[in-house]
Amino acid sequence: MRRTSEETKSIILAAARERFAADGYERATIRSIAADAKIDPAMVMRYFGSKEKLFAAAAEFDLRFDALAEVPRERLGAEFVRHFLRQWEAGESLQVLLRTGITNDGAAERMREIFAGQLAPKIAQLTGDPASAPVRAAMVSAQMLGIGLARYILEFPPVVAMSEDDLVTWLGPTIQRYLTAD
Amino acid sequence: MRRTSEETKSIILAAARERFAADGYERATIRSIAADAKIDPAMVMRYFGSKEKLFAAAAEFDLRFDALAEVPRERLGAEFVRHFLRQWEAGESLQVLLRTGITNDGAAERMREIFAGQLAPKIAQLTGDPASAPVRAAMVSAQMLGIGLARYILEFPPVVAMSEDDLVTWLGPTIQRYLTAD
DNA sequence: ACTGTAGGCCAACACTTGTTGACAATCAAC
DNA sequence: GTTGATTGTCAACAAGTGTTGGCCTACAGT
Repeated sequence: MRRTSEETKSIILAAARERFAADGYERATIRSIAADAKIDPAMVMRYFGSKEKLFAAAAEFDLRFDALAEVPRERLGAEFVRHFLRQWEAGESLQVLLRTGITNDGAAERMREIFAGQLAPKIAQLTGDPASAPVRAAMVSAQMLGIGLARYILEFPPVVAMSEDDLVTWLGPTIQRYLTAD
Repeated sequence: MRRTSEETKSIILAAARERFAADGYERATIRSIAADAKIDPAMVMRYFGSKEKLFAAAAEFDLRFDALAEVPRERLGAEFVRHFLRQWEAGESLQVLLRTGITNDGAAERMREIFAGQLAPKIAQLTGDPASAPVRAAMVSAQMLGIGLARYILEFPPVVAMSEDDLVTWLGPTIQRYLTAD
């Protein structure tokens, strides 16, 4: 027994996240994940049961809006943009979701849950308007996912070249309007 | 000789576009495409050489900006939004690109070509500012791809529920700013 | 020292994938 | 009617997939 089972489990999870983020669901094979983790493919099955379940474990995600507390109304847009950009950079989780959500129905469902279940309530709270929150959340999601797509997946050169401040300048007013326009 | 080769070729192409749009590159198998077209898989190979080449043929795309001619400057945003939405609805081509561009490098490259090669020049022409056109094109692309993603791929309920007019109301000012802000 | 248990590896399975070659069917030209 | 080319079919291939079971190997408790 070299390691405890929890240790190897998290090693596998880390490798899985990287592969799913880089290759998408189908091209991220259990064998390649196991190779990255320097572990036998059979161990992946033992600990996670199936590829589908491994993916489910790797795609756990929290937008962490708790970190976004007190913001004056007129700076909401800029702060949201900055928060999302940090989320994109922080870990592979959002990239996992975007890469896989497009071919894997489970991931798409997860995505809907996250943006409807985490973003919409936060917007409702910040704006004090629960009725319009789902629509606003959807618009914000569309814009921020579009930027993530262009910057991290498709790698459009102009978007890749922008600094965080550039992006805030471009996107801030857009998000501000989606959040607060009547 | 039941059909001419050009006929079967276009039957295969149509089936391929549908499958690629619905399933993405990896899950759209040659066998499933052939089955849809009611044709032997070997014919697909004979006419297109390989799956990669079949995909290249299926992913030909033209944003058709020729249809967008004379627009007063202040209505540019709304007209662009409408044009893009029509492109999304018209055929599967944009959905093919988005579904596949995320796992297939060739498709991602194609996507960059299209938006840098077709959208940016049109913007340069309409705004008379070639220097900033690539950045504006990238921002417009990000927003419109994000909406396509949310509406047609991930199917966020609020975005699916919106009418074309609703979308123009939300997106028009955004695109207008990306096109004309200094 | 012996045993039970839990981590790890190997080999194989059943299946699907893209791709290929040989063979049959159909039509046009002479 | 025979030839030649073009369209279609069939079976098989080599490689790669998720998944399974059996067999080692190392430790903990007695």
